[in-house]
Amino acid sequence: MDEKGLSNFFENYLKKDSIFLNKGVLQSTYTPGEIPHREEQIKQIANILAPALRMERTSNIFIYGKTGTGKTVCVKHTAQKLEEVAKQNNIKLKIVYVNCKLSKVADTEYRLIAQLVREFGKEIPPTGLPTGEVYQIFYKTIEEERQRIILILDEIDQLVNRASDILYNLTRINAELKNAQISIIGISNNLVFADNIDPRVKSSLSEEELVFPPYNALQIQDILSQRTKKAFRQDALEQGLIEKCAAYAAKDHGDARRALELIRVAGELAERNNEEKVPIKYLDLAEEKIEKDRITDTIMTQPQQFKATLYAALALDKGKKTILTGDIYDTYKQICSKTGIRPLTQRRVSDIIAEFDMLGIINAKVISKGRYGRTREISIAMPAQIEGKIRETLAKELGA
DNA sequence: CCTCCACCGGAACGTGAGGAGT
DNA sequence: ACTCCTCACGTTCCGGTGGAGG
Repeated sequence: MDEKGLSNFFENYLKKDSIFLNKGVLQSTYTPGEIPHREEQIKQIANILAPALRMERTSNIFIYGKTGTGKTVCVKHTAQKLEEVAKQNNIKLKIVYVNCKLSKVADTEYRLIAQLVREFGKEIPPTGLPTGEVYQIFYKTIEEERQRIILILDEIDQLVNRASDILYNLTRINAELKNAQISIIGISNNLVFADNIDPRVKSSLSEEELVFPPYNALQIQDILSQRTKKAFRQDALEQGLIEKCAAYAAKDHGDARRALELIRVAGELAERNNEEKVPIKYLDLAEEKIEKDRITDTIMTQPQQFKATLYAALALDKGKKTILTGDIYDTYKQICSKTGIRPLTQRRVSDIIAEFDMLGIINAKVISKGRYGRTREISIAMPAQIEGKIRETLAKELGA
């Protein structure tokens, strides 16, 4: 493109009507005014929380459901309304929302409590203090302010190490407080999580329990049409796109977040290709792109040792039928000596393999081969074209 | 039915980088 | 200067194990 062509391109870009009116409506950070098909859950949450307005203690709530079933959005929405009413009536009520998954922010006991204290405007160093002292500061702060607090802990299953201890301490706090009071709303994606926590913690945390079921296709359709009305220009979607997208998402565990992402990315692709409308067939492209971006992104942000391990697995995937932990470790060691990376022990590499499994980059299954031992059987869980690309990139980066 | 492989996976501990308080 | 803290990342040590082959 020559210089004139380039300015023309930008001129045209500016003049062109966007397919989108407001893309933000499709992003997961957006909180819609109305939440379809969750009236029942919202009512329940509201019922449980309402006593806070009379300065009574509210029950702790434990909420679980899979990703994209509207847990966070419902809780935030209800809490927000409650806080507004409290404010209008001069009731001291504070809602604190913490996402425990945010690494380096709230994923350990120390950091979680430190984050809470920060919500009250006090500074806590990122490390250095004993955890007990941070608790003390926290107690003192809320005691002084005579606060009622509703603490929303999103994705509590992501707390590393013993989540039990942290939750135990938090649920026990009330016994130590005279003027303040805390209620906890715990949100978890992981249904198994509930079984793994200390039964004492479990019982006090889930004084009330709520389950968010997955949305079905029709419900996702409603959500999509509600949001797309605001997000897209009128008639920007090809007939049947919403239905198709909803069907996709419903098949895939009723995840509304995924449905919204799918339709957003499809829109972006259509816009980039100067389409008038978003064609249905772009949903497939969008799905591909999302998956590809996810994989590339997670891999490229891994530390070097992880990359080396993955590269070993990818190298073996060419031609071999089954890959075992031992195979990977051998190849890994070869790669290390070739590239000058300090080799880790097999124990560690085994953990790294397990982590890639959790990230969905590879599949690892523990199998027994009888006489010939017990090991993990590993397969690569990514589309072939991407796999080739990744292998090249890793080879270049590692110098192998 | 027993054995024994090739790992699995829990636990304790070490190191070194962040930092606090005295 | 010194002791004490958290936390990421690893190592060392070791008991545990499903099932093919004897």
